[in-house]
Order: sequence, then structure tokens, then C-alpha cells
Amino acid sequence: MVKGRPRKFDKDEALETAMKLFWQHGYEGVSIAKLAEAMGINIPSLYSAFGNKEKLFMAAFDKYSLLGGHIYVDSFKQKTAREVAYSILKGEVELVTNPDHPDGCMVILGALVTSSDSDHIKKRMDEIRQTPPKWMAERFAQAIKDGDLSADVNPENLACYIMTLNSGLAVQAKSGVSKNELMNVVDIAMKNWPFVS
Amino acid sequence: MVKGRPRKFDKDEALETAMKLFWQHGYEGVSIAKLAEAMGINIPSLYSAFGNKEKLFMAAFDKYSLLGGHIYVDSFKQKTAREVAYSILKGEVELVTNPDHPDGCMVILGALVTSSDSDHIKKRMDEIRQTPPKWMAERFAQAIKDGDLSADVNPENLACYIMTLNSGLAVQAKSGVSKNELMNVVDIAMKNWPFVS
DNA sequence: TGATTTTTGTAGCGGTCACTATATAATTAG
DNA sequence: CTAATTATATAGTGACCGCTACAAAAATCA
Repeated sequence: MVKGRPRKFDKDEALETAMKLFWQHGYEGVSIAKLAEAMGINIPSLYSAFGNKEKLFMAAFDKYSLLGGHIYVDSFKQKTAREVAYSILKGEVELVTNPDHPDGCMVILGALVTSSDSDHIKKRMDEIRQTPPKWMAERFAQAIKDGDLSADVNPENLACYIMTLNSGLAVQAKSGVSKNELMNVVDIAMKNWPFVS
Repeated sequence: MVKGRPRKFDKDEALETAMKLFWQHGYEGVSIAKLAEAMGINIPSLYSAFGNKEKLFMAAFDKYSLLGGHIYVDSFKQKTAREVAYSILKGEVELVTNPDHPDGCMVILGALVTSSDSDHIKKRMDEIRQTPPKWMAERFAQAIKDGDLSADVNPENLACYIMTLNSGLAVQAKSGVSKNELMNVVDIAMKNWPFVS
């Protein structure tokens, strides 16, 4: 058994609460006091369990990644590049408009526009945001080998294009645009997939 | 002549400075103290000239609108819907990656993710963001009448699609993606304009 | 000149920020 | 039962937040 007084709260449950608050308001938009209150714990317990605000945010981000990462991993299993792209975009719309969570995407919007004080965490998020397009570029390169994507296409550029659409979908959802409208946007984007050889 | 002690600073120049700070850090990411320091004035002078933080932000926004609004107004003069869309997207890339200004778009990112305290200004910006797609929808409706856009296309959906790309371009620029890469994204988006009748 | 008007600079308001010192409560190990 | 360990709760820390009271300074108008 572990020594010492046992923790009164469920750490993972508290982290889920913190994640949703960071998701909705961003890193700087929610204070330690509000986090602790929503998590149902007092401030020293928060620091004891999670270290500090930045570490709590990164822990919440890890939890979020399980949701956001699945979109890509699952979509990559599709047979053609076109189906991969469509699956990613549909998955993104589902994620950023799901009424069970706040609107938008925590990775994209959680620390995008910040004060100078949070430059460090903004840059960390900027770097993390480079991972999905790298994955996509690899998948699209494979698609070229598989013959379901034209060899004229630059996989990195195509990945950046999909990432741009994803980012736009996150912004639009955060602005209040509905799931139906965003699904129409995805349909337009996919109307003529111009990359089949 | 106007009575009273004359103002020591150029109001429009100070507003330009404030605009750039809000552009870079968002509404909540820059404090009155930092604004006043950057503007080269003291805090009471700021309040005397601009009212309060929200009014200063909205005044800075009006100044920004002159830049951002021109993209649309100018682009609408293009002959076909395809040229209009291309011009808007190119103009957006130029704006959000211009090294003379901060990266990204103040209207899209200036008050998108905020604390509960700034709900009011977030909603104001959400509403303002609905104007460009309305303009675009009208222009695309005209294009259908002109015969350079397929009557199958829903102008509102197409406008929402372009707005989504614009928002994505703003996010990508804010994340550090280069102008060249974003121009490639625009080229991909325009590769096959699938809306000609 | 003297009254009026407006801006300026200093100084500070109550409130919140991230974070912590300290003491007490609750558990296990010996 | 005692010692050691860990979590809890209270109550704060200095720094910053948006904003303002107040008086001196600098202009115009009579």
C-alpha cells in the first residue's frame, strides 16, 4: 500500500474537468482558482497533484490527444488518399462540434494567441501542431506508391492543405457555425478531389 | 481653436500601435499598462483618449477592418467566381504573412478563445465575422446569374467554405507556416474549381 | 490677468493572478 | 503507540489586472 493520507478526489476525473476548461477558454483564459473550484479540490491539492499550471495544461493536452489523435490514426486505415482526407475532415467536424465537449480544437486553439508571458507554451503547441501534417504527408506518399494519388502531388503541400482546412473548421466551430454547415464545407472541399492520377 | 491643454501624442499613431499589439496577442493577451507603454503615453491619457480597454480594442479593430475589408471589396471586382475566390485567398495569405504586421488575422483570432470575463467581446467578434461570408454569398449568387458559377452551388455554403479556408490560413500563419507554403495551399484549393456549370 | 477647459503625471484603488508557507488530518510501517 | 509520509485546509505572498482620484500644467476665452 502507499503511505500517507489518501487522496480524496479522482485524479483522472479532475484532469478531465481541467481539460474541458482549457479546451473552452485556452491556457490563459482560465485561472488556477477556477480550475480548482471546478475540479472540486483546493489549490494546494491541485499543485500537489499536477505540479503547476503549465504541467496541468500539458497533462490535459495528453488526455485530449487521445481524442484528437484517433481521428488521424483511424483515418489512415482508409484505402485511398481521397477516403483518408474525407475521413479526417469528417472526424474533425465531429470533434469540433460534439455537444459533449466544448466547441473547437484544444491543440489548435488552446494556446495560439497569448500574452508574451506564455510565449513558451505557445511555441510548444506550435511544434506539436506540426505532427499531424507529417503523419498525413507520409500517408499521402504511400498513396502515391499505391497508385491512388497522382505522382504530381506534393504530399507535404497536400497535408498542409488538409491541416489548413482542419484549422479553419476548428475556428468556424468556435465561432458558432453549426455541424451541418461544416459538413457542407467538407462536401464542397471533397467535391472534386483533383489528385487521382 | 480648441480649448484646453493640447494632446502631446498622435492619436492615430497610438491607435496603430495598439492595433498591432491586439493583433499579435489578442484582446486579453495585452494589458493596459503594456499598451500605454508601447503607445508612449501614460494610462490616464489612454483612458481619456479611448474610453476603456474594450473601446480601444474596437477602435483598433475599425482600423484593422480597413486592411481586411479591402481584400473582399477588391476581390469582388474580379470577373468570375473562381477569380473572386482566388483573389480572396491570395489576399488573405498576403495579409496574414505580411512581415510589416503581426502574423494572422485580428478579426478571426483577436477574441476567439477567451476567459468568461470577455464573453461579451468574443460574441461581438463572432457576429462581425459573419459579415464577409454574407458578402461572398451575395457575390457568388450574382456569379450564378452571370453564368460563371454552376446553379447547383449553394452560395452560402461556398462562402462558408472560403471563410473556412481563410480562417485556416490565419491559424497556420499564426503557427509559423510560411507564405510560400500557404500559397501552395491556395493553389491546391483552387486546382480544380468544381463549380463551373 | 483671471476663469475655464483639457491633458498630463503620480499614485493608488479593490480585485485577481500563479503560487506557497504552515499547520493539521489521515494513512502506513515498524 | 510512535514515527514517517502524504493530503488537506486556511491563509496568505508579491505582482499584476483594469481603472480612477487628484492636482499640476498648458492651452483658449473673456
